[in-house]
Amino acid sequence: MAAPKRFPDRDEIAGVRAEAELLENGASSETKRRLAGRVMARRDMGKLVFLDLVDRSGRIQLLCPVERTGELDVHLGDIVGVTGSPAKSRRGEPSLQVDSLEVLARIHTPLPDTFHGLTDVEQRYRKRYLDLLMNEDSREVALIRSRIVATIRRILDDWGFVEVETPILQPRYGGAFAEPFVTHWNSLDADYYLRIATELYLKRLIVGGLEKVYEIGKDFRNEGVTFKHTNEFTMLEWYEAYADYNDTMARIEQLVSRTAQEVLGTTKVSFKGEEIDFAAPWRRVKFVDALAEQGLWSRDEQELRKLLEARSVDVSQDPTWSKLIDHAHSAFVEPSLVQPTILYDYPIELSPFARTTDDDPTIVERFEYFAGGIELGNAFSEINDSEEQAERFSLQQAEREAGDVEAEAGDPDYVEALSYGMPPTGGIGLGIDRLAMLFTGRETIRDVVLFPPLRQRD
RNA sequence: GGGCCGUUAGCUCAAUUGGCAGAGCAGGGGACUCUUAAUCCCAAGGUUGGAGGUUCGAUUCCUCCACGGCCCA
Repeated sequence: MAAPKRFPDRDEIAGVRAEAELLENGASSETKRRLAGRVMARRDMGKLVFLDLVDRSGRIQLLCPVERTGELDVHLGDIVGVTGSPAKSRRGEPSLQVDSLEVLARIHTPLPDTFHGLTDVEQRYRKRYLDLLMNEDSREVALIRSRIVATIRRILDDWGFVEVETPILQPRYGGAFAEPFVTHWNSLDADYYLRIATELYLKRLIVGGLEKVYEIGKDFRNEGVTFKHTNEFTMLEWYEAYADYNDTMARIEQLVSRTAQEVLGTTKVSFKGEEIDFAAPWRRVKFVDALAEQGLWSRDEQELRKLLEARSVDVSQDPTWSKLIDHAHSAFVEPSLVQPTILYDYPIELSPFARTTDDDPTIVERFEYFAGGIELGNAFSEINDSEEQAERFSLQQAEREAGDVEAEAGDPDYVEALSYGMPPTGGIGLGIDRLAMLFTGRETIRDVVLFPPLRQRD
């Protein structure tokens, strides 16, 4: 006989377990409950069979007297639906006293070791379904990540932002320093790029009068995988008309601390053995001061190169001053920023979309923010003058010609959009995967991505 | 891309100096009405990641390859 195609009127295990907790040892209640889930343990006593049933909400023991349920043709890993009454075993284990049990789906390949679980890192990533099944921690990480995204959406919606979707396949890429994945659109016979950022399309929407927009979606960067990088990752970007980077700093502090409070019930998290408190306000340090503290601030390329070499940094891959200062920052400043920290006011060369500060034309109104030694995101007072933007693109072109393949490629269509006038605007990006790492205490980004990139096995 | 480490049964792990490849769990068969890593009995389970080399003999030593991890770029 074919297995049932549905199991309606299902209760959650966690709720039934709570009901059973209230009973005396050996007692059972009159109410009928229906549970469904996977059988994760079987202890067979002959005329009485104990099963452990697991659903997304939790685990409960099933008491199955064979005289009532009939012979149990149930294997470890089968998916079953049961009807019965909340009960407590003589030893006090919250249980469901089962009246009837039906197998909803059979397991055909045995589960991994139910005691040791699945610990092999490669297997956990390749067969994430087994990891989720066997390791409660992995399930928890997936659920926290989902709640993070849902909470961020709710807060931004409350603030009056509009969620939008912009192209992933783009004829031209931009909005970040990165190399793109290239693909081909057959019917146009044209190469297209997978986006490296949503920035330039979102700001076109600010030109168009949408005022406050955000997008949560995947960006793609054609680079190696590290503990904090993966080739496709989830980014939040928002743009707010009539705001500058100070307004944006205040908002991001609120967004992250409120999200932590709502998802985790606290603003404090534990990461790499450190307690990190996301409660606002965060420490704020000028970018230049942070480098100067490390003795690594110089405007002279050769001098900076020597300073780095003196610390045995390999600078052979850094053809420009911009790459050197970025290297100095990521090697010596970033890892030291454990508590949430805003670095602000960046050199103009690193920031092709940020407006200059009022008192120094070589410094721009940009900030990045960090926690746990990891950059979480990047923000500017956005350039809204088309001519200024065009100049910045040519500055980036010079960086390209000096050998920096990741320098911004320029986008005349975007410059044209700005020429119609864009309100002053504050914009920001937030790496969702990295935030999920910090909130879950996972030290590698692959642990918060359900299906991380892996080479194919033959 | 470079360096180091790893890969043994479905899973978690052993295997002495190079000398018959093993255990627990899972899976198969059986016993048992309060177990919860249940217990007990029986049978089964392997191209030791792949290919080559050294050797009388290789899981073990060497080379190359694949995949993964950590660090560096």
